[in-house]
Amino acid sequence: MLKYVPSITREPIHQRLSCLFRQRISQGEWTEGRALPSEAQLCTENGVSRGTVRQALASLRSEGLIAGKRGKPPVVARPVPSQPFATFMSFSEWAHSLERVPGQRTWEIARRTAGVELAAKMRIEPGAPVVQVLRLRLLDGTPIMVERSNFIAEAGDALFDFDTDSGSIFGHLSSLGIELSRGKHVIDAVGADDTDARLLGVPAGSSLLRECRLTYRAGGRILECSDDRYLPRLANFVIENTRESGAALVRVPCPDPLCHPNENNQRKAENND
Amino acid sequence: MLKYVPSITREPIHQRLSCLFRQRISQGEWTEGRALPSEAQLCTENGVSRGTVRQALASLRSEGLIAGKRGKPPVVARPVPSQPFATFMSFSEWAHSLERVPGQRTWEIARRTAGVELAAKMRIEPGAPVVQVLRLRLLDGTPIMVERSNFIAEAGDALFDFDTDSGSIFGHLSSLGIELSRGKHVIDAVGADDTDARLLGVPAGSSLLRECRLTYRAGGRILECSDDRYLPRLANFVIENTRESGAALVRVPCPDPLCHPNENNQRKAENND
DNA sequence: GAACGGCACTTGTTCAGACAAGTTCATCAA
DNA sequence: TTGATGAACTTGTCTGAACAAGTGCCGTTC
Repeated sequence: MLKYVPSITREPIHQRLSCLFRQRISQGEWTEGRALPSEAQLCTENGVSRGTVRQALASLRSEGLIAGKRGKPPVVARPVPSQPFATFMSFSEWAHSLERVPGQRTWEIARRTAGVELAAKMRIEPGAPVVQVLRLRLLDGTPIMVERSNFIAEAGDALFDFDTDSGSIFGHLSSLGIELSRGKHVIDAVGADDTDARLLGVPAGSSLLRECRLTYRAGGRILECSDDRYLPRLANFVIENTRESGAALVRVPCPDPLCHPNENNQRKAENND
Repeated sequence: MLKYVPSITREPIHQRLSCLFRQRISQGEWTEGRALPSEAQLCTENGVSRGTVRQALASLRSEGLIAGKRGKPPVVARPVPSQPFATFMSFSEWAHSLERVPGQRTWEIARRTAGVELAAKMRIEPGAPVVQVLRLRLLDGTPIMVERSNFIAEAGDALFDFDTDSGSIFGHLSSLGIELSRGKHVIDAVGADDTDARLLGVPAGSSLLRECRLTYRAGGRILECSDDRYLPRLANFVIENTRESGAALVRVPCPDPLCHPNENNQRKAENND
């Protein structure tokens, strides 16, 4: 009867079970490539019916944690590379997760007004105030990326009280109660302009890997629009997909996918929560 | 009894059902935001038990196609950008899914021997035979990408009997019983070399968006290693992530992530199929 | 007209059983 | 030694039933 899982919670059994199984995998009790106990065994072990065990296993299966065929007990799958939210959104968090040292040199921080193009991307009025930050980012002291961020005024104002050379802007905003909820990233290539070239120490026109990012706060409003340009020899993006699990990365033809063609639909869907 | 789905196939009922439901959504019969018919209705309509209908719906739910709470019929969800396996792996499939016309001009197809670097990537012996294909890819007649593929001999040999200008290589291989199971994609930027420049009609040194791909067949052996270079104005890659669901895309520092650092573990896991 | 309660309906959870289909392994025969 | 056979095991599929829990609506009551 679910010996190891407290029954105080009102969570359904299959959820507690899948949580328990996930733990066993992450803690190495069930190791990669090894077969799981049979369904019958899990039933008696936890005092539940087979349907419930199967429901829990289905959850793990849909996450790609286990795999198997009929007739054989399922095995713990090769972990699919995936990056937690904070690590993917923040350069500093990313570096820390790699046990490497992030660095930054702020080149410019300025109040500006949004041009037509930027305003459309950020869904604000053209001419609305924004705060632009231009920073060079380093990994273990080596220049690796030029970051051009545009913050809405509310968040940007807080940056003038903050030493942008000292660390993560998102970390600072979080400490002020401004939380991120989701991001949209468009990856393409671009030639280095004069600024990129000077900061990164490469010839103008060199190929750079660009990530254009829209960062949303909780509630759906856009917090920041960024243009990050990486030296391609020093960083890139990796995705894996399988026949079972489609890619969460999408290859799209242009025009610019950061624009918002179906704004009405999105509004409607977001209000439906 | 599944009136609309041919019962000739040996697919299980719940799979045919979920396929049917997916169709109804993609064809607009069940539109975004609208409620689905109740489970009971779907049961009588298709002559199956509720468990089977729920199994089919669970499949859609895990794909994010529908969402709902207890007590209310599930509704068709806002489509999350995600790409099915075939669409992400194959240029031709991708173009078709966009209702655009794929095209290709084969520039070269040749038997070669694998150099040390390529052999390491493809996990074959240096000097082993491979078949190299150089193709220009077009979307609606416009050049958009240069594709350099290296196939293992077993698959590559089949390409000499195939008009590589006529369409999808993966489609051809599939018809020969060679099935893909997963892919690994590394995205970075690179300057156009003389060949890229000539085929794409841009100056040498222009920035191109590069996708290096490893394609695995069922069983875990590597089928193909490819270097695709896109014109960045015409195509790019998009990913969305939220606090709840981490990104399946990973930003990594170099060196080359296509190499196989933990080969022993992977070998073991793959042989277990 | 507004608030309330109850009914019908919905999905979520859990169980028990049956059969199909694939895997493993011991046994037996050639 | 080798190969075939079959039993025992596994997971996959499907059914039917029951109850819990949430939603929406209608009629009653204040």
